[in-house]
Amino acid sequence: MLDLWFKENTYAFNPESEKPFYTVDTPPPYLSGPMHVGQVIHYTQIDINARFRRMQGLEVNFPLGIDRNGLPVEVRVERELGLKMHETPRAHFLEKCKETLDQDEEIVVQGFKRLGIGFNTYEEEGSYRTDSPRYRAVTQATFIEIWNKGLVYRDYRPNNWCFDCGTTIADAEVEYSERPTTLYYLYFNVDEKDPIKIATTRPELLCACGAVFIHPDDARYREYTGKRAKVPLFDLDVPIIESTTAQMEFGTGALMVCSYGDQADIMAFRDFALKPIAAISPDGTMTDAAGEYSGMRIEDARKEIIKDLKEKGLLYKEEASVQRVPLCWRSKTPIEFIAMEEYYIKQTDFVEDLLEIARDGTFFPSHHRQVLIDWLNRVTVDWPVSRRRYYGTELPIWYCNSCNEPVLPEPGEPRYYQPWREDPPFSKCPNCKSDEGFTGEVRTFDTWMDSSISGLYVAGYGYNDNLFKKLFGSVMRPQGKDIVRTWLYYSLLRTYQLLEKPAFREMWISGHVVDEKGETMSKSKGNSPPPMPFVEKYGADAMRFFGVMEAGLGSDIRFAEDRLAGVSKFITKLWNVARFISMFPVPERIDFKNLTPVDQWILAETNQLIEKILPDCDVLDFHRPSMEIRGFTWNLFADHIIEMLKGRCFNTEGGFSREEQESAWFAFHEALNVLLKALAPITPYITDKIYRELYDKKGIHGELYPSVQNEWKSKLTEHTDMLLKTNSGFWKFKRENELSLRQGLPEAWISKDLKPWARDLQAMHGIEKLNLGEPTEEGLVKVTLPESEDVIFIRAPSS
RNA sequence: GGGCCGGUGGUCUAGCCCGGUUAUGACGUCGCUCUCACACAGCGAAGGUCGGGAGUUCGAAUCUCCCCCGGCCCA
Repeated sequence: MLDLWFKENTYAFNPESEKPFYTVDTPPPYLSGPMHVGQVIHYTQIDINARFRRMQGLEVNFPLGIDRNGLPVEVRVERELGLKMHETPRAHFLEKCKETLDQDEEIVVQGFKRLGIGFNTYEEEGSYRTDSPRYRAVTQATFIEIWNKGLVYRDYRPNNWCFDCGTTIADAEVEYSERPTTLYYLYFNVDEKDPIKIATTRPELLCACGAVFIHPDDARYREYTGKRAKVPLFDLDVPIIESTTAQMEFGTGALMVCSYGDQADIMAFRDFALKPIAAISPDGTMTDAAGEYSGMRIEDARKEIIKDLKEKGLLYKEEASVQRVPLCWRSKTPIEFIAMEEYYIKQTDFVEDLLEIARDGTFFPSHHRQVLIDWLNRVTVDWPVSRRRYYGTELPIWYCNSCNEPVLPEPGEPRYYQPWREDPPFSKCPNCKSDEGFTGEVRTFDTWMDSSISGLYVAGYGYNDNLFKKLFGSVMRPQGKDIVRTWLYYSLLRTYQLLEKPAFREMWISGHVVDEKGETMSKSKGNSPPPMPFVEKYGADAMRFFGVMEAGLGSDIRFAEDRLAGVSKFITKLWNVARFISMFPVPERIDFKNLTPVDQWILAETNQLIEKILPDCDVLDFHRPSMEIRGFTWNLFADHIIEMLKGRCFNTEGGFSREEQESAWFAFHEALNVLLKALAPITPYITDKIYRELYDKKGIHGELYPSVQNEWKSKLTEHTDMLLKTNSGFWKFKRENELSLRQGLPEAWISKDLKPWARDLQAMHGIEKLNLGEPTEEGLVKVTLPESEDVIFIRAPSS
């Protein structure tokens, strides 16, 4: 099937099309081994969106993209090949990264194909990789653009530093986790007073202590205000300052403020203009400021310091406590604040404008808008974008050997620069006019610098201006809610900085896939089974249907195999329904008004189904639509309609006219046609297979989605409920009287409302004499219909 | 501590925004049944008073307030 689709170029994007454009900015999956269940479902959902929009008549641009930049591959190469990145020749290390990525990519792309993801193409041309020279060139070009707009600067300030990755990371990349710790109670000596008691979880930072804070309302320490305290072991003399940031209830109510201890400490140093002392160096050891402890690893220094404090009687109490530890979101190791010189992109200046975009933008579901607004309201510092890593896009910067000023290439046609191994495209320093050569920058960008322009890139930004003019403004962003503060936020920021416009026409934010118990799936918890075996067992269509049926858009999906199995039963059911209908020829087109009333009713019911599901489809939430279609197909169409029309379709006893028979055939095929198209985005395989065999060998995926047919109306739909109940009544009667369902009945009385169905019902239940209303004679059994007070009357066969 | 989302039969889900007779559907369970597409089926049955409490109302799962629980994000 899939081969056929791509042989026929079913999903090819035509930039010359007259149709309105619709560009899907799919999350380029980051390669880190095979996909997990969450990714599988995520991508099938996005594919459903793309397919639906395509069937709405839009020219859909849905390119395959793969994200290959960043830390994880470096970490893996280091671990798997036993290489140390900073000790390995750069070119060699990059080569190894590429090899690893190529292997992973093959697996992921195979997975996409198996799932039926209808990208434009799976060929190189028309797809992209974030580490390709062209992609990186565009990243660099956008950086040069905003550099020239004055939005980039260098600064030396404390940042989140990950020892494991050996680089600075942004706030958005920091996670927090609770962990038990010990709260140490120390004495700080104070002249002419009793020592002040301080509680701290970070005694190793004593050497960086800059002040002691007490709360202004705290009566215990009132007399200490303005005095100075002696830091134990290090003999530093620090001021005692009143600050409302001190929590009176925590510890002793007095705390020490250390350089770069945490966010609050950094603010405190800035607010009170204290002189920072760096206690920890970028390699994870203590600096010279730590005196005799310098050179020790943080953990060792802490132990030593505690030991020494105890010996000197300066530590008088230890208490178990819980601490929130900031972790690097990639390596999951604790981070520290370390001052380094890095490049920053201004972002605080843009918060107001982005809030406006957030408020005015279209979100599916709309309440997820709040996630973005919350994040925007909390952006307080600029974005550090330089990383001391290898596998990423290089900062396109050289430094003049004479004046040491940074120099960037001229903007223009994007070109991929590798300053660490290339000469610059200029020879004279624009600042000092010297020509003593240049030294290339060695750092790379934060990977969000790359991924935040994916929406621009897929629209042609930087390399195809004509295309970009057509496509920009049509871009739809589908993504998970977990990366709103990173991918979505940075994308909006960067696009706004470059173009002063909103990046996206629609933002579609989905929930997580969690396990049966509602916990996030992860390999480490052992609750994340590989998904492809499920796909093999139940089929890609079942997996896709499951992904939309299990929960409404934006809610978490609980993955459970038995539910998936249930979905696969529906696929089988659909198959069997089609198989049955395929027994009858597709008649010539019959006008709606020439169909029998019952057949008009069938199409009217089908029409109502479409009317019901379209509003949800249009906001790309297929939860209810999938349930409705399933319910209709199974509980109405298969159970009642097919059963009822069997008699007329086969017409073995010749009780119906040729016209009536063909009317039934036509209604069946017409309804099935609608159902198949309604399901096509969700279950592309089975619907296309059936459609090709029965209706059109060109396939279903180029067709338009069913729309409401105004002429498909019938007032008989008012009586649908009565009809179903009447059928139940007959079935119940036969069952209770141990009659076979094929057993005929001599006589029955049903509601007058069902007059139009009379002859089909007669055939369906084998009734010789069917009357309407109340019986006039004795001897009939009264059958009460389920969940109602309505009754039907049946005369039992004499047998 | 703040924000968001959620708490409906054994499990999961609809309904709640725009309050009104017996609360939707699925999975599971239990009976019965080969009825010319389907036993990956059909028919039928049992099972919930909607997290707890108070209030508004003739009437609340649906509105208001408080509380409890879970998840995610953030301080």
